[in-house]
Amino acid sequence: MSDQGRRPTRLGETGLEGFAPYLMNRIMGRYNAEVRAALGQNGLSTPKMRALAVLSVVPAPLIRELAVYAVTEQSTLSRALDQLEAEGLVRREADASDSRATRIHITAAGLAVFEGLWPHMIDAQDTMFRDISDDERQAFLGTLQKMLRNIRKHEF
Amino acid sequence: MSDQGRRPTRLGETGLEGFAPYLMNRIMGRYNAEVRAALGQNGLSTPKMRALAVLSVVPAPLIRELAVYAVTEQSTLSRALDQLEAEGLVRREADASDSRATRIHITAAGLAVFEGLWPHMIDAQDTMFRDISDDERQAFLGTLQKMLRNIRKHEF
DNA sequence: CAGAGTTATATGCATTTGCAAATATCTTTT
DNA sequence: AAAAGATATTTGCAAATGCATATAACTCTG
Repeated sequence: MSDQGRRPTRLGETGLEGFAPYLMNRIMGRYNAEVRAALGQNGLSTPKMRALAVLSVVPAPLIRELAVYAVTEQSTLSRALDQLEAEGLVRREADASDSRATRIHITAAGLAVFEGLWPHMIDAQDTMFRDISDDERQAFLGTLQKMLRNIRKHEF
Repeated sequence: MSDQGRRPTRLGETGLEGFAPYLMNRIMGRYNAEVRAALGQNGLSTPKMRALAVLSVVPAPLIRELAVYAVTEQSTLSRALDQLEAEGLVRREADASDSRATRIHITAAGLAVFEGLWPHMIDAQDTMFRDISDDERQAFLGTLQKMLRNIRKHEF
């Protein structure tokens, strides 16, 4: 049993630091800022970086899929892709069976840019987890995965 | 020991779902969207809501402090406060000992608005944690608190 | 198979954002 | 105690954002 019969907590009772979404926003705020600092040089923005990151792992998604994976509004992503394409980092390619749809392919150059970025993301992550044991970290990750399943509205 | 001697993971090895910052961004994306949906009515924006949330718990912070707590750029916050003040939800008050500084006070009306919002935040949180045990949830929160200490650049 | 509804992407436009600079006030140094 | 440097906040402005809509193509229903 979890919450049964408990009255809703007031924010004041636990304080900000007892409210998980607050902590997560706060932590991600710093993580994203950290990564963004590494982006500036390459002329990348957060949406562009996120698109590249997903594309380095997910092959040829539709734009709407990419938008979900990359946690980016579709219209924002559309424009980010314009730029990435102009820079030769991705390629738009018409879907074979649905001519409304476009699949996005990352280019070798795009992959190279992402690989230059990845170490910064790892660093930022390692900073977050500094002095947290592998076991605790693993458990944390497990909970995150359950949470994603809970909130997810798509099959991916 | 944690990572000693392990070579840096490539994103492809674990996939997106093995990378904690990705999961956290994805989850918070949904949580924030959920909350934002509840805001629309009241003419609130995310920064305005965050300011109110913090102010409901932290008494009379400086603007720069509020910006950190609320995970909002200072210039964005400055303008959010303009609006909140115009709507009578907060009050700017000159700091007693430093006349550059301004302290923000939430008004009764501001508090009332926040209390109307809070249930939605609780709901969104409960959705995230659906079917996660109290113990696991507690452990998760503990890890988040450690992480905040790791990445924090201020004393709060 | 025509028409109604749906889905994929792009775009127009008003608003919001964030950076950098401006302003005002401290604080430290010499 | 004046100058140089820091700090708190606001604001100008170009760029990014998100909503609603446009366009095009698909799917289903009768």
